[in-house]
Amino acid sequence: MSIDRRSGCPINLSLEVFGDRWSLIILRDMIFGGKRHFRELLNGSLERIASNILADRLKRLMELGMLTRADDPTHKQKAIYSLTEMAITLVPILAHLGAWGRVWLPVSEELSIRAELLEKGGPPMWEKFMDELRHEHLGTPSDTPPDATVRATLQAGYEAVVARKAPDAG
Amino acid sequence: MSIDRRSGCPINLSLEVFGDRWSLIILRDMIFGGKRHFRELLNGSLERIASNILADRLKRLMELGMLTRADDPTHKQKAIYSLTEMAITLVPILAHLGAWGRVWLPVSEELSIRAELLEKGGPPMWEKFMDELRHEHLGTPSDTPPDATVRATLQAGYEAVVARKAPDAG
DNA sequence: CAAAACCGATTGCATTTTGCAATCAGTTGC
DNA sequence: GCAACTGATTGCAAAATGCAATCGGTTTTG
Repeated sequence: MSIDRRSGCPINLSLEVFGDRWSLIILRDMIFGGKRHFRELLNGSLERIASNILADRLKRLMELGMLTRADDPTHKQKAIYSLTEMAITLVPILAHLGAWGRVWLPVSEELSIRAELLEKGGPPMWEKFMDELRHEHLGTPSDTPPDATVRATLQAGYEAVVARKAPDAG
Repeated sequence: MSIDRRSGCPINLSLEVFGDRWSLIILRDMIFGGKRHFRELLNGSLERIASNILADRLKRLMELGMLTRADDPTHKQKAIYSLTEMAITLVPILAHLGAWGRVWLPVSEELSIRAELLEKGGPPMWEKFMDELRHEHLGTPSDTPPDATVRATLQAGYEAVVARKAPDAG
C-alpha cells in the first residue's frame, strides 16, 4: 500500500504517489469542490468512483501524508478528511494539468471554465487559493471574506457558463 | 486502448492520458534523457520497464497523439520515436512535478539535481528547453549551439553531483 | 418510537491490467 | 556464418479495478 521507490527520481516518486486514475480525482474534488466526507466524494464525483476504490485511496493518501482524518463532532459516524500542506501544494500542478488538458483534450466547456480562470489568474491566484485551503483544512488564520474566495470565484464562473448554455431552464 | 472519457473535466482527461505509472516515465526519458529508440527506453530507464509494457505504452501514446514513429534510415529495423508538440508542452508539468517531489518525497541527490536546476531556471528555461525539443523532434529551426542546450546544462549538473559524491572513482 | 435514510466502509466476484521471463523473426557487424 | 542487436510478442501468474450487494451503526423523519 505504501510507496514503491523504484528509483529516487522526483518525477518517478511523484508518480508513485498519485500516478493512478483516482488519487488526483479525489484530491481535485476536495480542493475545488470542497468535499470533506466519504459520501460527498462517493456521490459527488462526475467519474463515479466505486466505494471500495475510494476507501482504498483515502487510506493510501493518509498513509502517504496527503490527508488526515478526524471525527465529525456533529455526527458520531461521520469522518472529516483534511488536506495536508503536502496536498495543498499540488494546486500549481493541478492548474497546469487543467491548462494542458484544456488545450489538447476534448474538454467540455462548463467543466473547463474553472481551469481557464485558474490559468488566467496565474501564480498569484494559486497562492491565494492555497492560503484559503490552509485556512479551511489546517485552521490557519485568514482574512478573506467567504464570498471573495477563489473557490467561490471559480464556482461563479462555472454557474455563469451553465446558465448561458441553458438560459430558460426552470 | 484509447481514451475513456469518464468526464469532460480537463484534469480527468489529462489523467486518462498519462495517469498511470509508466507513460510519464517514458516521456521523461525521451525529454530529459534524449532517448529515441525502443532499446534505449527499455534498458536506459532506472525503473526497469518491461518490454511488453513499453510496447503497449508507445502504441498508446502514438494513438493519443503524443508520439510519432518513423523508420531509422541507418537501420532497417530501427524505429525513431519523436515527441509531438502535445508532449513537448508537458515540460512545465514535469518541472512542477519534479519540484513537488523534491520537497515532499525521499528523492536521491543525484537524481534531483536536474529538477532543482529546472525549477530555478523557471519558465524562461522551460521555454528554451521546449524550443530545443521542437528542434530535435519536429525539425524546427534553432540557433542554440549543441553545448549550450538546457539538456546539456542539466546533464552537467548531474555529473557534477556524481563526481562530487565519488571523487576518486576510476 | 419505529421505519427510513444515511454514515463510512467491507465483501465477493468477474474482468482487466500489470509484471516477468522467454521468445520471435529479421538486421547488422565482425 | 554467427553473435549481437532490432522492435516487439507470447504465456502466465499476480495484482488492481469495477461493480453490486451488504454491514453495523447513527440520525432523521413521520
